[in-house]
Amino acid sequence: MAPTIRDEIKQTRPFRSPAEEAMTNLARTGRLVSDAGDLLFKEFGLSSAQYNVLRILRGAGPDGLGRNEIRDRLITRMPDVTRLLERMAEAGLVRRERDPDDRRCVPTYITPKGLALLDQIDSPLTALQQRLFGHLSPEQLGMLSELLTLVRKRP
Amino acid sequence: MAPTIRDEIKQTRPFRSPAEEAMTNLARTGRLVSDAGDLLFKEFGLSSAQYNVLRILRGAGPDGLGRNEIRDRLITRMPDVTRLLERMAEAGLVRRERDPDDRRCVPTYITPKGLALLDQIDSPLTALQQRLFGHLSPEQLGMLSELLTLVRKRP
DNA sequence: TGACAATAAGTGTCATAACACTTATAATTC
DNA sequence: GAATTATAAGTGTTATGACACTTATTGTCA
Repeated sequence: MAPTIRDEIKQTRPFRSPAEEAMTNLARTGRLVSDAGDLLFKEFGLSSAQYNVLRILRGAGPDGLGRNEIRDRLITRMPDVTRLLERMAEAGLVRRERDPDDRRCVPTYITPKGLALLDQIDSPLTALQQRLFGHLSPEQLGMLSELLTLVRKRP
Repeated sequence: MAPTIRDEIKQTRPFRSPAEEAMTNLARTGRLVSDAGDLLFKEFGLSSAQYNVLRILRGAGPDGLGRNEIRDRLITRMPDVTRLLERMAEAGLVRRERDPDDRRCVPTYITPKGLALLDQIDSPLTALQQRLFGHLSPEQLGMLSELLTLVRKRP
């Protein structure tokens, strides 16, 4: 095995490829930012998954959305949306009712309380975004968003 | 409340600031990439936190590292490192022993088995990085890494 | 039309992450 | 040198996420 030479290379050149460096940076920065978000959402009694559900449902409008649709739109893969929605329904943030026409479906709707909570989060979230990204210029932020979008648009 | 006009603006202009756009993109892309990593590590019986611990310990060399040191170097904030290390010790990937000179300390070392596992993961991880980032040029990846690093270097 | 496939949602179970709290040991200071 | 503070690690409990499996309802087609 004797990996001494390889290890020396690793120490002076910590990344073996631009892709490795990008992946590591993305993991680190992504966690930093999402941890900050988690802390903020927690002040309002939400997990970040719950916050995203609220945003998704607000965007969906009065028709609501089914469980699988919500799951697919969530940022993170999340197998247990049913109970997530149940907890949110208990908290009064969403409402679920079985569709009488297609009794398989149980669309979920955001409630006025859920909308109000989103409104309440709005301003501190903007402040957090300024705190996290305010030292970058709009051009830099635009470039960052472009590159991140490009990463997701893999052929 | 009547947020109709504001909502219309939101629909046509989904992001209210470059910072909001960057944060959302970072969250989405970060999750995409770390989910892919999670799936890979799971094939080897590891969580991504465990993989990072192994990397940290390999980098630390023969002196090992204490629990708090490991916790601070981890990508994600992680309050429960003790039991994480316990599980890894049970799996034979690390070894812990209380320092006789300072009996508060229980430095943790990577074992040959842990090193071998890291080696085994190496090649599929490189392949994954190519799959995730191969469609970007080295210049684009370099720029992405720079910007992500800059985000973390907030004053 | 009756069997079978497809779709939507839900459940049981387990391991783990989160959080607050506690113990053990060493260093400091009066 | 006794009391106090600091440091390192560990523990108890709870809620949640992960995974595989199941149920309920509708659509399809032989």
